[in-house]
Amino acid sequence: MPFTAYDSETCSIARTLALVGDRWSLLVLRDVANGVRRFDELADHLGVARNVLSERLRRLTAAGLLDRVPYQDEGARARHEYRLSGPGRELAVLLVAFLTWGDRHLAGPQGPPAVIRHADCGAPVHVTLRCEDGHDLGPRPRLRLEPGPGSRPRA
Amino acid sequence: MPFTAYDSETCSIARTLALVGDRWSLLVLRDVANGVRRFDELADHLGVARNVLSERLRRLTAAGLLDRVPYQDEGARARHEYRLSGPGRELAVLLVAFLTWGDRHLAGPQGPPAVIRHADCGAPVHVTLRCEDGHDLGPRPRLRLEPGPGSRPRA
DNA sequence: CAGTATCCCAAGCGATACTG
DNA sequence: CAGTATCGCTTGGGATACTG
Repeated sequence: MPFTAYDSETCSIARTLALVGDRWSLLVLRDVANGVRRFDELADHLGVARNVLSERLRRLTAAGLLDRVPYQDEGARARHEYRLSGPGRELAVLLVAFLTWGDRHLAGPQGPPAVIRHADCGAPVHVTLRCEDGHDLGPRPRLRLEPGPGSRPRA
Repeated sequence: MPFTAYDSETCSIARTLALVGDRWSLLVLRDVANGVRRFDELADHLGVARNVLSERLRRLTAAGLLDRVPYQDEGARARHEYRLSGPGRELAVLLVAFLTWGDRHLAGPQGPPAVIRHADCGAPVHVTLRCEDGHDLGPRPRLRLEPGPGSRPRA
């Protein structure tokens, strides 16, 4: 019998999904990670309604994924732009996982429209699973979910 | 200037998100990966409305993430259960990425309710980014998005 | 430029009842 | 047990107009 004694409140997958699992948040993060940092740029590039973008930026900032930092162009008023915080940058692996899977299974005949590279050396980047015993798990890993420290009985 | 000449139609992140980026799909896949394979089990464990579950199972099956396989308990009618297909299993890395991030940033004081282990050796599993030059990129990688083969100009 | 405010629509979801 | 059918609500989202 599988371990199912976790609920949708505490499961980390569910929680993360609740935070960034809507239609726009991850795309906002993708763009910010990619250097698109200002409100109008984001609105234009994503094609998202402005009120929605506004709400997302607020939520992601409140959740600590984005930092709202002031900047000043010469002669212009001070404004803000958005940057990934530390935790936000840690979501990169998630974005790469999405990208990789989509590249393999949903790309058009020409191949994917974008590739991701290591900024330091320029080589393409891959996401891999590896266990603490040093095994590489490959693309179709054999996994087991087990009770963790915060496990609690289900009603 | 960042590379922004990809659109929300072809971006693999956006496409994957369009497929599994709703409130339930990834949780369904999590449960199926974890051995919860039958309709009522899924409905009970997830707490999702039955019509919604029905629609999700159909979509995920149609998309080739789940296989609908017949089984037969002794003395009972033949029925179906759901299993991860090959492409579905490849989503594991995505689930682990969600889990890992949530464990680090959203878990309660007691720690996460579940941990994921290598089924073969029992060791905890981690997701890592690594480039083709062999560099380990760590949790906060420096990445660059660049045009890929299927890149096309934006309107 | 960087948002906020309003309005409206559509999709998504939950609850429930029903069927083979 | 494994779904389908129907209903009504709620939320998310798009369009647009407005403000500092």
